[in-house]
Amino acid sequence: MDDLHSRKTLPRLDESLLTHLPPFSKLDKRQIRTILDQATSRRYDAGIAIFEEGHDADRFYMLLDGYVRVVRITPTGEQVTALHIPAGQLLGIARAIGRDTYPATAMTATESIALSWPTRLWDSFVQGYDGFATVTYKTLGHRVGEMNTRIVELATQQVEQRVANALLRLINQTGRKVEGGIEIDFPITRQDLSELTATTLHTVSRLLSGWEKQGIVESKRKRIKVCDPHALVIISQV
Amino acid sequence: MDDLHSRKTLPRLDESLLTHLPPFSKLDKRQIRTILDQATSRRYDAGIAIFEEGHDADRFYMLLDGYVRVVRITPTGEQVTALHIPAGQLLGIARAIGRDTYPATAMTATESIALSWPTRLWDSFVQGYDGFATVTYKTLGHRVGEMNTRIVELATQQVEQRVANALLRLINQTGRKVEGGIEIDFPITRQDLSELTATTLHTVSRLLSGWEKQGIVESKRKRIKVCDPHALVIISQV
DNA sequence: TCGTGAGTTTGCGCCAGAGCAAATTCACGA
DNA sequence: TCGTGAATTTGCTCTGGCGCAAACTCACGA
Repeated sequence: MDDLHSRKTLPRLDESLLTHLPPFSKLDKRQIRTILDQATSRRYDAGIAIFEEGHDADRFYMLLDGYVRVVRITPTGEQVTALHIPAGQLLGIARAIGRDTYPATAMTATESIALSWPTRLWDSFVQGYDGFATVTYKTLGHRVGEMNTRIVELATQQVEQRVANALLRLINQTGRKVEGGIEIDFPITRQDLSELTATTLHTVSRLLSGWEKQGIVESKRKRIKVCDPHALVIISQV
Repeated sequence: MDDLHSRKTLPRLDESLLTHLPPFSKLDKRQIRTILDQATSRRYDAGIAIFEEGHDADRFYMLLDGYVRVVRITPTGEQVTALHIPAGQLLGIARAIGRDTYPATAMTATESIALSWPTRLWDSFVQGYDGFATVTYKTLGHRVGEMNTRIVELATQQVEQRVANALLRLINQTGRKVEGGIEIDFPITRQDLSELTATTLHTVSRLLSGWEKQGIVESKRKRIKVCDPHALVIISQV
């Protein structure tokens, strides 16, 4: 078992880990091999910070499994979730936008597994591997788009619409079809959802209760199943 | 006089236009010359869209003079200002983040002048000119940071704090020292400020009135002078 | 099996700030 | 110089959703 502070290079990472992931999918076997040999693999428990805001951006990551929230912590200690990152995406790529510290903290939402590389290799990845730059800048573009959307939502929408939107986004990103609906396939508390929508856990709880009575969602502890996504779409647009 | 739709290449753009601007400052005279010869120069009246959200990102821009707001327009027609861009910065660099349409609309806040180039030249700029990529990605990083900050502000601060912050940011970016304080050196309405802080013009007006009574600001139509920045800092932190 | 604490639900009161309405002031062009 | 419309100010009302408090419920470990 890994303990929290161990970080070990596994004897031999399987090449199939990367071959189907967009930033690497164009590369040949030898290149993948080199990349894997330089990588460090680590498992993270749920609720652990992979890296923290303000720290030296000394590594960049590829999330292989799990789910990560990118959060900022205000001077008064409140957490605000800026975005969610699913498995298969790059993470901590501060270097791509010319920063040498991480602009936010990355917390695991579930147990997760990530590869990482020292940031000094970044330039060689960008220059040496065909398609790598293109794909990472597309990722970046996608995230900028998401942040933009979040700003507009916060600026113009009511709490009810924001929560509905957040749920829709979550089931799109990580929904798992189960009987009777689509479930968010990692544990998520009312608190988490409130940090994602800039409201309080009380208000989220009230909204979910209301929706449950209308048959739109079903929820247990840390589990939310959306039964009627269309109804949420209606709500989210008012 | 240019009319709104003319876009003319001036006979000879002066090289000093670019030599002191970061993305170009490392280049030699010949390179600058080439870049200028490929550029189109245009003047924009205040309140004009330089490019619009969703349109083909067919050109990228360098703002030489003036001031631009990057805004998004919601389905219901409200405008939300995502960020402000001062003279000397690149604009419309969707291509840098792998997008082929503009993710937002750029509106002039004052009369402005910008150079622009066809997007198909982007890659050659990035690859051909030393330091260009680094600087533009730094710009991008800066903007991502600003957006992050804005998300946190919207999520956690009261209206009064947001307006105070917005004013502070504006005088930092474009403040002009005048007797008795620092003035924002372009015309800005209460409405503009409300779109920047996600509130209503009425609330902004009330806040400014209050601050004026306390001697913190002075304001005429479309003009705001901050007399006591420190007081605003206090307010912004509550 | 039974605590125990984390997560959730619900009620109640309150207030920041939006919405609406109207008066007022200023800048600019004729 | 005056008229006109845009920008601003201000008063009043109303409400979404926050803060506080308390009860409840489940999952897990001893």
